[in-house]
Amino acid sequence: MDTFKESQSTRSKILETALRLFSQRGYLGATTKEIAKEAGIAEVTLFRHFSSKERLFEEVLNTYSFLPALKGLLPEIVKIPYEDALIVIAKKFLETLNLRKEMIRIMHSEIHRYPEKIHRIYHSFMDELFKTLASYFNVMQKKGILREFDTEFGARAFLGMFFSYFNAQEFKMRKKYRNDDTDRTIKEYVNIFVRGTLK
Amino acid sequence: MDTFKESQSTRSKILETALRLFSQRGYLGATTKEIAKEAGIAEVTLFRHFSSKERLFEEVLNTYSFLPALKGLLPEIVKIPYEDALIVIAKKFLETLNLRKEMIRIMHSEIHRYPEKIHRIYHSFMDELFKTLASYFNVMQKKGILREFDTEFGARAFLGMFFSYFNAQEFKMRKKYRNDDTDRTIKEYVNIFVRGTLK
DNA sequence: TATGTTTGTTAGTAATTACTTACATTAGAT
DNA sequence: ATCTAATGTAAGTAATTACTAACAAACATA
Repeated sequence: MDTFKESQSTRSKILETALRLFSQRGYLGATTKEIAKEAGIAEVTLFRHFSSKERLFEEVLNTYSFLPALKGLLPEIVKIPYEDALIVIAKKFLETLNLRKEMIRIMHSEIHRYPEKIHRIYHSFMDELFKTLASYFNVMQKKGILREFDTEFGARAFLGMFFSYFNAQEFKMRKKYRNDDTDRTIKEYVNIFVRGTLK
Repeated sequence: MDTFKESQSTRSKILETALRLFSQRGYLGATTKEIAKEAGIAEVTLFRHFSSKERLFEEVLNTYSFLPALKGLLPEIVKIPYEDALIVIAKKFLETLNLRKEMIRIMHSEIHRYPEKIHRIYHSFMDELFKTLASYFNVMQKKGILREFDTEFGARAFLGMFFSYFNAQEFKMRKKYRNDDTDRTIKEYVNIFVRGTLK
């Protein structure tokens, strides 16, 4: 059983390292030799766990595809004021994007290699978010707090603003997140959106 | 002189093809052999025009870096109603993104290879847009049409919504743009934003 | 102790790739 | 007609890469 555990940890060491290197150098730029070296194992061990580099890549995509991000938040946020709720949602969303930063980079840079698979991952992640947020808007509309508007488009608009902000940070940086800038951005974006959707 | 013209067209054929292939397969995935073949020239000719693949890549980035997109629009849009102006801006913005679609894909997928250069290109493009739009908002605030808000953040929020929409299309598709969906999106986003910023 | 599983080491192979050299061909300019 | 610059053809090189084969070491379990 310890044998199995050892094998599992070797496997996950490879997966973690591969995620990082695919994200940093792209699929072709990350060599199996380097992945193995960085993972602290022999190259041949990599091929014993994953029959090919392609398979390893697929497993990375499967392993680190997205978490549900907002669903669990719903029960709490219906109780707090609208503007505060949006701030919580924006923060949680940006946090999730940060947690899966490497995956997002891989998806951007390898969309041409695996269009259908990456599309599926993106879809399953974003659609859940859109629908969760839209259903929150629906609740708020029924309460008479929000005016009438297409909640699905509203959700896309709201999360879209922050997704762009996140991508811009990715472009601009390597200088790490300055939280004050993030907080300011959240405040301003939410403010506009709140006024845009209140009754 | 015809000789020179011929040479120019060879050079641009190479650049065009390289843009396309770098965008489709990434820097490492696009081989000089294939670029030459697709451009209808001999591989050695490519190396006579560009001393290395790296240099070719740099020239592609330089050649197709962004156009000024909104600046020319300003004089006209100050005359038309706010909501119509935003629709025009959104359309023009999406149109520009579409024109430079390949460049955007390259920037996404090769940000790790040329971080400073790509950052510069992104910056020079987006900053001009942000500032142009912000200055439009300033004008509208002085006219008393818009409420007080930080116009730079407003501009980022507005364009961010549509940049995300554009990226989502890129992820989702290969099925080409459905204009009705785009028009609908523009309408809904603009509507929220208008209410969010009016006095 | 004996055994089976996982890993490391070493060496190698076939394919690909960026890039070069040498020489021939084309065609416009003088 | 001749010269020159741009291009093509053919052949090749050195480096890298994904992946394999063979054998030995380590280690857990029975």
